Amino acid sequence: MRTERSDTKSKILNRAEDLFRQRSYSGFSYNDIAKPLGIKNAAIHYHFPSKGDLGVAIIQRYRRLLARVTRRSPQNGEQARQQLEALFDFESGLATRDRRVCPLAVMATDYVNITPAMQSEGQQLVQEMTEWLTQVLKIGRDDGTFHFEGQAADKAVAILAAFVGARQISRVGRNDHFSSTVTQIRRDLGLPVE
Amino acid sequence: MRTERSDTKSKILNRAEDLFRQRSYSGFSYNDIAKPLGIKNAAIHYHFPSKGDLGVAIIQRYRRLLARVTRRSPQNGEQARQQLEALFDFESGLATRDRRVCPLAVMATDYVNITPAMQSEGQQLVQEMTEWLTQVLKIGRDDGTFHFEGQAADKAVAILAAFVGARQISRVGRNDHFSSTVTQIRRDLGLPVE
DNA sequence: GTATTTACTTACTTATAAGTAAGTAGTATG
DNA sequence: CATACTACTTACTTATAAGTAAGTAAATAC
Repeated sequence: MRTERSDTKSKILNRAEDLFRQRSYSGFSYNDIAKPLGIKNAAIHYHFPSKGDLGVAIIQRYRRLLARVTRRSPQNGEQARQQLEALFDFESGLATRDRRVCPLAVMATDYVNITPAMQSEGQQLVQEMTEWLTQVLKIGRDDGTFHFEGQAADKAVAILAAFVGARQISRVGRNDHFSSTVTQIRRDLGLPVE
Repeated sequence: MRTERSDTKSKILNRAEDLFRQRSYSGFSYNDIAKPLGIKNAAIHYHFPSKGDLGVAIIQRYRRLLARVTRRSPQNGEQARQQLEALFDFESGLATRDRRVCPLAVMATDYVNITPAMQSEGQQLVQEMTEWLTQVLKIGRDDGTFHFEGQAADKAVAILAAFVGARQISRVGRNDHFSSTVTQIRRDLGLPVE
C-alpha cells in the first residue's frame, strides 16, 4: 500500500459518483477521475476492471445509502410521517447541495449505454423505493396523517417521479423549481408547509 | 442536390433527436447518425457545423412542437380542461411509443456537457411550459374545473416534474409506472380517471 | 455557356476513450 | 529471510470521437 490505509478505492468511487451525477454515465471518463486524484488511469482499472463495474458500484452504494430510510417499514401513522420527512430531507439535501441529479435519472437517460448489471441495479432501486413509500403512504393515510385519493401505489410512484423530475427541471430552468415541487407535494398530502 | 428534394438535413435531425432521447447527448456520435442514413460524417458537419448546433436544432424543434399546445392561453374553464388534456395526450404519446425520455431530462443530466446555447434553449423551454401551465391551472381552478391547494405556479412545476420523472422511472423500473403517475396527477386535480 | 452555389464525399487530423500487459515498490506471511 | 500478494505505474493498443481541408458533381444564376 502506498497510503497508510488505502482509501484510493473509495476516493475513486466518491469522485466517480460525483461525475456520474454531474455529467451522466457516458459523459465522464477514467481520466476525469484519475487526474484530480493524482493517480493513473490503470489504477482505476485495478479496482474496477470495467466502467460497468464502476457504474454498478455507484448504484449499489446509493442503494445502501437509501436503505437506511427504506429498510424499515412504519408501524403507525407517526412513524410513517417521520419516515416520509426523512425522505424529504434526503432528497432536498441532495438537490440543493450542488444541483446534482438523482442517479436514477442518469440511468434513465443513459439507459441504453449502461450495462445490463447496472440496469438491474436500477430496477431494484426503483422497486425498493416504490414498495417502501407505498407502505408509508398506506399506514399514514389509514391513520389520518396523510390525505390523498386513489391507490397508495400510484401516489408513491407519482411522488418519486415528482422528486426525480424536480431536480431535472430545477437544473435546466430556475433553481427554486425544486422547492416549489416539494411545497406542492406537501400540500397535496395535506401536510403543513412552513 | 443529390436527392430530388434534399431532405437530408431533416433526416439528420430526425435521427439525431431519436438518438438524443434514446442515448443522451454525450451518448451518441456523428457516426450513429451517418451510418444508418448512408451518408458520411462530414455531411452532418455541412448542415450542422458542430454538435452543439445540432443540439440546439433538436431543442428548438421540440419547442416549436410544444408551442402548438403552449402558445394559446385559455379563456375559460372548459378551454383550460381541453388544453390540459392535450398536454396529457402529448406526454402519454411520447412516453409509451418508444420509451424515449423527454429532451428536457437529457439536457438536465447532461447539463455540463451541453453548450451554453443549448442550456439557454432548455431554460426557455421550461419557462414556456411552466408559465402556460400556471395560467391553465389558474383559470381552471377559478372555474371549478380543477381542484388543488396552494399556488398555481407551484402546482404547475410539480405536475411537469412528475411527467418528466415518470418517464425516467418507467424506463428504469416498470413500464406501467408512467400511467400510474398520470392517473395520480388526474386524481390529485379532481379529474375523472377512466 | 461560363460562373457560382449547393450538397455533398474523400481523406485526413487531433484528441480522447476504455482497456491491458508487464513491471515495481512496499507489505504481510511463513 | 524468501516468497507472495497488494496496490499501484509505465507504456502501450485499439477504437472512436468531433472536426476540417480539399475536391467534385449537379443545379442555378447570369
